[in-house]
Amino acid sequence: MDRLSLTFSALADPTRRAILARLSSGPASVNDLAAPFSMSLPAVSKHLKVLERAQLIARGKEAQWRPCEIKAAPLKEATDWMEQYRQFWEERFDRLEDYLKELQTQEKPAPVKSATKRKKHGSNK
Amino acid sequence: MDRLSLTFSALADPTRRAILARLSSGPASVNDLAAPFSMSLPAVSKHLKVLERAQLIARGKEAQWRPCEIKAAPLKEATDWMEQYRQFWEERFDRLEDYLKELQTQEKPAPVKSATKRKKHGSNK
DNA sequence: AATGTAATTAACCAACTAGTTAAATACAAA
DNA sequence: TTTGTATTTAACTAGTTGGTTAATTACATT
Repeated sequence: MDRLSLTFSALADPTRRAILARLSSGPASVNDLAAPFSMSLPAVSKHLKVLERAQLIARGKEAQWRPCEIKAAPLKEATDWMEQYRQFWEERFDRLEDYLKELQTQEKPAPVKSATKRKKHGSNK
Repeated sequence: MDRLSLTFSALADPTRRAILARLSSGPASVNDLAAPFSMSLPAVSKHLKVLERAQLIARGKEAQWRPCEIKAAPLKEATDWMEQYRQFWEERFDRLEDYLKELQTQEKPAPVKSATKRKKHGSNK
Protein backbone atom coordinates (compact mmCIF):
# COMPACT_ATOMS: atom_id res chain seq x y z
CA MET A 1 0.00 0.00 0.00
CA ASP A 2 1.32 3.43 -0.94
CA ARG A 3 2.16 5.94 1.73
CA LEU A 4 -0.61 8.40 0.93
CA SER A 5 -3.28 5.70 1.07
CA LEU A 6 -1.77 4.46 4.31
CA THR A 7 -1.95 7.94 5.80
CA PHE A 8 -5.48 8.72 4.67
CA SER A 9 -6.90 5.39 5.76
CA ALA A 10 -5.26 5.76 9.16
CA LEU A 11 -6.97 9.13 9.51
CA ALA A 12 -10.32 7.82 8.33
CA ASP A 13 -11.36 6.73 11.81
CA PRO A 14 -12.56 9.03 14.60
CA THR A 15 -10.98 6.91 17.33
CA ARG A 16 -7.58 7.17 15.69
CA ARG A 17 -7.99 10.91 15.13
CA ALA A 18 -8.90 11.31 18.80
CA ILE A 19 -5.78 9.36 19.76
CA LEU A 20 -3.65 11.68 17.65
CA ALA A 21 -5.34 14.67 19.26
CA ARG A 22 -4.52 13.30 22.68
CA LEU A 23 -0.92 12.62 21.66
CA SER A 24 -0.50 16.13 20.34
CA SER A 25 -0.37 17.29 23.95
CA GLY A 26 2.32 14.78 24.85
CA PRO A 27 3.26 11.07 24.94
CA ALA A 28 0.98 8.59 26.66
CA SER A 29 0.73 4.93 27.57
CA VAL A 30 -1.74 2.58 25.91
CA ASN A 31 -3.90 2.56 29.02
CA ASP A 32 -3.99 6.34 29.13
CA LEU A 33 -4.98 6.45 25.49
CA ALA A 34 -7.66 3.81 25.94
CA ALA A 35 -9.28 5.47 28.96
CA PRO A 36 -11.62 7.88 27.12
CA PHE A 37 -13.07 5.12 24.94
CA SER A 38 -15.69 2.55 25.69
CA MET A 39 -13.94 -0.11 23.65
CA SER A 40 -11.63 -2.83 24.91
CA LEU A 41 -7.88 -2.45 25.31
CA PRO A 42 -7.04 -4.81 22.44
CA ALA A 43 -9.19 -2.66 20.16
CA VAL A 44 -7.16 0.41 21.06
CA SER A 45 -3.99 -1.61 20.67
CA LYS A 46 -5.05 -2.39 17.11
CA HIS A 47 -5.73 1.26 16.36
CA LEU A 48 -2.27 2.07 17.63
CA LYS A 49 -0.80 -0.53 15.34
CA VAL A 50 -2.54 1.10 12.39
CA LEU A 51 -1.18 4.51 13.38
CA GLU A 52 2.27 3.01 13.84
CA ARG A 53 2.20 1.32 10.44
CA ALA A 54 1.25 4.68 8.93
CA GLN A 55 4.17 6.16 10.87
CA LEU A 56 1.87 8.67 12.50
CA ILE A 57 3.09 7.54 15.91
CA ALA A 58 6.25 5.95 17.30
CA ARG A 59 6.41 3.71 20.30
CA GLY A 60 8.93 3.39 23.07
CA LYS A 61 9.65 0.82 25.73
CA GLU A 62 9.76 1.67 29.39
CA ALA A 63 9.42 -1.24 31.77
CA GLN A 64 6.01 -2.72 30.97
CA TRP A 65 4.82 0.47 29.30
CA ARG A 66 4.86 1.12 25.54
CA PRO A 67 4.60 4.91 25.47
CA CYS A 68 3.24 6.41 22.25
CA GLU A 69 4.45 9.61 20.70
CA ILE A 70 3.02 11.54 17.76
CA LYS A 71 5.21 11.53 14.67
CA ALA A 72 3.20 13.43 12.14
CA ALA A 73 5.64 13.58 9.22
CA PRO A 74 3.24 11.77 6.84
CA LEU A 75 0.75 14.58 7.37
CA LYS A 76 3.08 16.87 5.49
CA GLU A 77 2.85 14.69 2.41
CA ALA A 78 -0.92 14.53 2.82
CA THR A 79 -1.37 18.29 3.11
CA ASP A 80 0.99 18.81 0.19
CA TRP A 81 -1.22 16.54 -1.86
CA MET A 82 -4.36 18.38 -0.81
CA GLU A 83 -2.75 21.72 -1.48
CA GLN A 84 -2.98 21.03 -5.19
CA TYR A 85 -6.78 21.25 -4.90
CA ARG A 86 -6.93 24.42 -2.88
CA GLN A 87 -8.21 26.36 -5.89
CA PHE A 88 -11.34 24.20 -5.84
CA TRP A 89 -12.41 25.09 -2.35
CA GLU A 90 -11.35 28.70 -2.32
CA GLU A 91 -14.04 30.46 -4.29
CA ARG A 92 -12.19 33.70 -3.83
CA PHE A 93 -9.80 32.35 -6.41
CA ASP A 94 -12.48 31.48 -8.94
CA ARG A 95 -14.12 34.86 -8.54
CA LEU A 96 -10.84 36.68 -8.86
CA GLU A 97 -9.98 34.69 -11.94
CA ASP A 98 -13.37 35.42 -13.47
CA TYR A 99 -12.99 39.09 -12.63
CA LEU A 100 -9.54 39.32 -14.16
CA LYS A 101 -10.74 37.53 -17.25
CA GLU A 102 -13.66 39.94 -17.52
CA LEU A 103 -11.37 42.94 -17.27
CA GLN A 104 -9.10 41.50 -19.90
CA THR A 105 -11.77 40.76 -22.50
CA GLN A 106 -14.08 43.72 -21.96
CA GLU A 107 -11.65 46.57 -21.42
CA LYS A 108 -14.67 48.60 -20.20
CA PRO A 109 -17.40 47.79 -17.74
CA ALA A 110 -20.15 47.23 -20.31
CA PRO A 111 -22.96 45.32 -18.56
CA VAL A 112 -25.59 45.96 -21.25
CA LYS A 113 -28.78 45.23 -19.31
CA SER A 114 -27.92 47.07 -16.14
CA ALA A 115 -26.51 49.96 -18.15
CA THR A 116 -29.96 50.44 -19.69
CA LYS A 117 -31.53 50.35 -16.28
CA ARG A 118 -29.06 52.84 -14.96
CA LYS A 119 -29.77 55.18 -17.84
CA LYS A 120 -33.47 54.99 -17.10
CA HIS A 121 -32.95 55.92 -13.50
CA GLY A 122 -30.52 58.59 -14.48
CA SER A 123 -27.97 57.68 -11.85
CA ASN A 124 -24.28 57.46 -12.54
CA LYS A 125 -21.20 56.69 -10.51
CA MET B 1 -20.23 8.18 9.34
CA ASP B 2 -18.83 11.61 10.13
CA ARG B 3 -17.76 13.94 7.34
CA LEU B 4 -14.05 13.86 8.08
CA SER B 5 -13.94 10.06 8.10
CA LEU B 6 -15.94 10.05 4.89
CA THR B 7 -13.46 12.42 3.25
CA PHE B 8 -10.33 10.63 4.41
CA SER B 9 -11.59 7.19 3.49
CA ALA B 10 -12.58 8.44 0.04
CA LEU B 11 -9.03 9.73 -0.40
CA ALA B 12 -7.47 6.53 0.89
CA ASP B 13 -7.52 4.90 -2.52
CA PRO B 14 -5.11 5.63 -5.39
CA THR B 15 -7.76 5.07 -8.05
CA ARG B 16 -10.02 7.66 -6.48
CA ARG B 17 -7.17 10.12 -6.06
CA ALA B 18 -6.29 9.63 -9.74
CA ILE B 19 -9.89 10.30 -10.67
CA LEU B 20 -9.83 13.54 -8.69
CA ALA B 21 -6.59 14.51 -10.39
CA ARG B 22 -8.17 13.93 -13.76
CA LEU B 23 -11.24 15.94 -12.79
CA SER B 24 -9.13 18.85 -11.62
CA SER B 25 -8.50 19.64 -15.27
CA GLY B 26 -12.20 19.61 -16.12
CA PRO B 27 -15.41 17.54 -16.09
CA ALA B 28 -15.44 14.10 -17.66
CA SER B 29 -17.78 11.22 -18.43
CA VAL B 30 -17.55 7.88 -16.64
CA ASN B 31 -16.03 6.27 -19.70
CA ASP B 32 -13.39 8.96 -19.96
CA LEU B 33 -12.54 8.51 -16.31
CA ALA B 34 -12.40 4.74 -16.60
CA ALA B 35 -10.13 4.72 -19.65
CA PRO B 36 -6.75 4.95 -17.86
CA PHE B 37 -7.55 2.03 -15.56
CA SER B 38 -7.40 -1.67 -16.15
CA MET B 39 -10.46 -2.33 -14.02
CA SER B 40 -14.03 -2.81 -15.21
CA LEU B 41 -16.50 0.00 -15.70
CA PRO B 42 -18.70 -1.01 -12.75
CA ALA B 43 -15.63 -0.82 -10.53
CA VAL B 44 -15.01 2.77 -11.59
CA SER B 45 -18.71 3.49 -11.19
CA LYS B 46 -18.43 2.35 -7.57
CA HIS B 47 -15.42 4.57 -6.96
CA LEU B 48 -17.41 7.48 -8.31
CA LYS B 49 -20.24 6.67 -5.95
CA VAL B 50 -17.80 6.78 -3.03
CA LEU B 51 -16.49 10.16 -4.18
CA GLU B 52 -20.02 11.41 -4.64
CA ARG B 53 -21.08 10.26 -1.17
CA ALA B 54 -18.08 12.13 0.20
CA GLN B 55 -19.21 15.14 -1.83
CA LEU B 56 -15.84 15.34 -3.53
CA ILE B 57 -17.56 15.21 -6.90
CA ALA B 58 -20.97 16.16 -8.28
CA ARG B 59 -22.68 14.51 -11.20
CA GLY B 60 -24.78 15.91 -13.99
CA LYS B 61 -27.10 14.41 -16.56
CA GLU B 62 -26.64 14.96 -20.26
CA ALA B 63 -28.42 12.49 -22.52
CA GLN B 64 -26.95 9.12 -21.58
CA TRP B 65 -23.85 10.67 -20.01
CA ARG B 66 -23.38 11.34 -16.28
CA PRO B 67 -20.60 13.92 -16.38
CA CYS B 68 -18.52 14.25 -13.20
CA GLU B 69 -17.20 17.47 -11.80
CA ILE B 70 -14.80 18.00 -8.93
CA LYS B 71 -16.35 19.62 -5.86
CA ALA B 72 -13.56 19.73 -3.39
CA ALA B 73 -15.19 21.60 -0.51
CA PRO B 74 -14.65 18.74 1.97
CA LEU B 75 -10.92 19.06 1.37
CA LYS B 76 -11.04 22.39 3.14
CA GLU B 77 -12.30 20.76 6.29
CA ALA B 78 -9.66 18.06 5.95
CA THR B 79 -6.78 20.49 5.53
CA ASP B 80 -8.10 22.57 8.39
CA TRP B 81 -8.02 19.49 10.56
CA MET B 82 -4.49 18.66 9.48
CA GLU B 83 -3.38 22.21 10.01
CA GLN B 84 -3.63 21.67 13.73
CA TYR B 85 -0.72 19.24 13.48
CA ARG B 86 1.51 21.38 11.33
CA GLN B 87 3.73 22.05 14.32
CA PHE B 88 4.64 18.37 14.38
CA TRP B 89 6.03 18.21 10.89
CA GLU B 90 7.66 21.62 10.78
CA GLU B 91 10.95 21.41 12.55
CA ARG B 92 10.80 25.13 13.23
CA PHE B 93 8.44 24.24 16.03
CA ASP B 94 10.60 21.42 17.36
CA ARG B 95 13.40 23.90 17.68
CA LEU B 96 11.16 26.34 19.48
CA GLU B 97 9.95 23.59 21.76
CA ASP B 98 13.52 22.52 22.48
CA TYR B 99 14.34 26.10 23.22
CA LEU B 100 11.41 26.52 25.57
CA LYS B 101 12.27 23.26 27.28
CA GLU B 102 15.80 24.46 27.69
CA LEU B 103 14.58 27.66 29.26
CA GLN B 104 12.40 25.71 31.62
CA THR B 105 15.14 23.39 32.89
CA GLN B 106 17.67 26.14 33.22
CA GLU B 107 15.32 28.31 35.29
CA LYS B 108 16.85 31.46 33.92
CA PRO B 109 14.76 34.61 34.13
CA ALA B 110 13.33 35.01 30.66
CA PRO B 111 16.30 35.73 28.36
CA VAL B 112 14.05 36.94 25.58
CA LYS B 113 16.91 38.31 23.53
CA SER B 114 18.48 34.90 23.08
CA ALA B 115 15.57 34.11 20.82
CA THR B 116 17.85 35.42 18.09
CA LYS B 117 19.71 32.13 18.44
CA ARG B 118 16.76 30.46 16.76
CA LYS B 119 17.43 29.49 13.19
CA LYS B 120 14.69 29.44 10.62
CA HIS B 121 16.16 26.95 8.23
CA GLY B 122 19.10 24.64 7.78
CA SER B 123 20.09 21.67 9.92
CA ASN B 124 22.36 21.40 12.88
CA LYS B 125 21.74 17.93 14.22
C1' DA C 1 8.45 -17.54 44.01
C1' DA C 2 3.89 -15.39 43.74
C1' DT C 3 1.07 -11.59 42.50
C1' DG C 4 -0.37 -7.56 40.02
C1' DT C 5 -0.17 -4.44 36.13
C1' DA C 6 0.56 -3.20 31.06
C1' DA C 7 0.06 -4.64 26.81
C1' DT C 8 -0.15 -7.94 23.05
C1' DT C 9 -1.61 -12.08 20.60
C1' DA C 10 -5.02 -15.50 19.17
C1' DA C 11 -9.29 -16.84 17.60
C1' DC C 12 -13.40 -15.47 16.27
C1' DC C 13 -17.25 -12.62 14.02
C1' DA C 14 -20.10 -9.15 11.44
C1' DA C 15 -19.75 -5.53 8.34
C1' DC C 16 -17.46 -3.30 4.72
C1' DT C 17 -14.39 -2.89 0.47
C1' DA C 18 -12.84 -3.51 -4.05
C1' DG C 19 -13.17 -6.15 -7.49
C1' DT C 20 -15.61 -9.44 -10.86
C1' DT C 21 -19.37 -10.84 -14.67
C1' DA C 22 -23.97 -10.65 -16.35
C1' DA C 23 -28.19 -8.29 -16.74
C1' DA C 24 -30.87 -4.07 -16.77
C1' DT C 25 -31.81 0.80 -17.70
C1' DA C 26 -31.69 5.11 -20.31
C1' DC C 27 -31.16 7.61 -24.10
C1' DA C 28 -29.78 8.69 -29.40
C1' DA C 29 -29.63 7.58 -33.90
C1' DA C 30 -30.85 4.83 -37.80
C1' DT D 1 -38.68 -0.12 -33.78
C1' DT D 2 -34.24 -1.79 -33.66
C1' DT D 3 -29.63 -1.08 -32.59
C1' DG D 4 -25.77 0.95 -30.30
C1' DT D 5 -23.70 3.47 -26.53
C1' DA D 6 -23.25 5.00 -21.59
C1' DT D 7 -23.95 3.75 -17.26
C1' DT D 8 -25.91 1.41 -13.31
C1' DT D 9 -27.64 -2.52 -10.67
C1' DA D 10 -27.45 -7.28 -9.04
C1' DA D 11 -25.21 -11.10 -7.32
C1' DC D 12 -21.22 -12.95 -5.99
C1' DT D 13 -16.32 -13.39 -3.92
C1' DA D 14 -11.90 -12.69 -1.46
C1' DG D 15 -9.76 -9.90 1.60
C1' DT D 16 -9.80 -6.19 5.11
C1' DT D 17 -11.56 -3.69 9.20
C1' DG D 18 -13.10 -2.93 13.76
C1' DG D 19 -14.67 -4.99 17.32
C1' DT D 20 -15.09 -8.89 20.93
C1' DT D 21 -13.23 -12.33 24.85
C1' DA D 22 -9.70 -15.36 26.57
C1' DA D 23 -5.02 -16.47 26.92
C1' DT D 24 -0.21 -15.00 26.91
C1' DT D 25 3.93 -12.26 27.50
C1' DA D 26 6.73 -8.99 29.95
C1' DC D 27 8.02 -6.62 33.65
C1' DA D 28 7.90 -4.75 38.82
C1' DT D 29 6.87 -5.44 43.44
C1' DT D 30 6.12 -7.99 47.43
